[in-house]
Amino acid sequence: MSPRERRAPRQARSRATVERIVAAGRAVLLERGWDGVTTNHVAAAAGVSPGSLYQYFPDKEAVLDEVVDRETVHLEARISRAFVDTLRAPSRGDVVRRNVEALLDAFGEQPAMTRVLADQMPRGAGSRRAAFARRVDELVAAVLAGQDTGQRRPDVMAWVMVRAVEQATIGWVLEDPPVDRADLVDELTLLVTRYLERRWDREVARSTASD
Amino acid sequence: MSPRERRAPRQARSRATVERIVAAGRAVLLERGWDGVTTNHVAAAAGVSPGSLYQYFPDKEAVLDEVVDRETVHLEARISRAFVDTLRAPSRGDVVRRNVEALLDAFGEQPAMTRVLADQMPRGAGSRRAAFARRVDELVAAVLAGQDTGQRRPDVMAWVMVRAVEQATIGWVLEDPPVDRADLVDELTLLVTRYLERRWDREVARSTASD
DNA sequence: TGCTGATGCGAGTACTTGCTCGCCTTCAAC
DNA sequence: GTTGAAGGCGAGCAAGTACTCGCATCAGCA
Repeated sequence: MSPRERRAPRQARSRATVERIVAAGRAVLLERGWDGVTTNHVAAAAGVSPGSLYQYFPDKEAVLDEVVDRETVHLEARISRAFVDTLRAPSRGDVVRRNVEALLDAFGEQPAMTRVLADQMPRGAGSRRAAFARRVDELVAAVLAGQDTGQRRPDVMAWVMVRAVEQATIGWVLEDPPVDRADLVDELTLLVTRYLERRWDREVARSTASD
Repeated sequence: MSPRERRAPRQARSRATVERIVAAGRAVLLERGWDGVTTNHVAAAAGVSPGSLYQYFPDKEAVLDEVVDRETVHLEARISRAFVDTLRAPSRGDVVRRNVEALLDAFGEQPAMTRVLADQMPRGAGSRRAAFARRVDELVAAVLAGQDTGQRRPDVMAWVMVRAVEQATIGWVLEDPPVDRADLVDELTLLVTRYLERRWDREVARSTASD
């Protein structure tokens, strides 16, 4: 509460120090997991003394926040780029399939980071995680809103789909389950495309009439 | 590694002590979260000294394991009971819907425990979590295997569905998102029933032919 | 060159953690 | 009632934690 702010790095030397601390934070995070991160370890890995670390970060959490923020910015950019690209592509046919593949690539290339972000990072932590999820929800909802979804609410559909697909892709990367990648892509594509179909069928009729 | 085993409680008195420790472990877990659990806290909450705790549990993890085991046994019984019940019910029409509702009930009644189990408990921890997921997968896969799924593999379908539905239901309980319960039930029912439809359509054709 | 604030250091503090160990109390079998 | 084992206690240890503070060093400028 009191002295939250720390000295901002002015000289090139100290800017480099900050970078080394963040990089070391990332490395320690991947190596030892969220709970294994220690300010002393980060400082040592950065080749810096604990005191120097606290010159630029008010506490341990601030270091982790910086690391996570950089990572999620990166990840979100990548995901939304893939999303927009497939929408713009000439053949609209397998938009879903290509997005599923893009997600699997994004998570699969850095399983360790995926594990930290999806598994170890506390949900409460500044709600950085919730904020990320919300941004993805909005991205998908915006696209759905531009299309004819009949009676169904685009935001609800987006929320459901994002959670379903996210969990399946992340789970596949982290659990290495008895499902090979091609099958997973097929099934998730099926799951989503059928879910998105617009038809007035038994299920919808019953649902709007129930209770 | 060396003295893993501890004294087994022989007298009624010590059996009661063990019970109090486990109950206190559960309470502390709900109150302070996974990382907030401390052997000293558990002992204090049980009205017992730390030394007594270590008479019956080799380490802190053993206490938490016992608490989690009891909880997952309970939860799994409840889920599979609901599952089997809906299958046996006269009207097979909304089996999916009623299972979704049962899941929402199960998780929703104890949000604190749901948070601990789904969110805070490390995935690595004795892979108790993975074991639980595997049992649920098998339950669902067994039912699907008894039905005609065409070309599609029941185990893969089960894996995908379990993750999708589980994450959506748990997420709804923990995130309290801008989706009301009735809508979520509708949409998840739609998601699953459509996914389960047996038809030979474009998606399947493309998927089996791809790569 | 000499000065001054920015930078860096790392031993040290204050605290928490999991867990032990010597000692005392209670119980049950004879 | 005696006795030996089961049960229980709780101060305290060893290890580790986040973080500080007094002091040394350095970069850039006059």
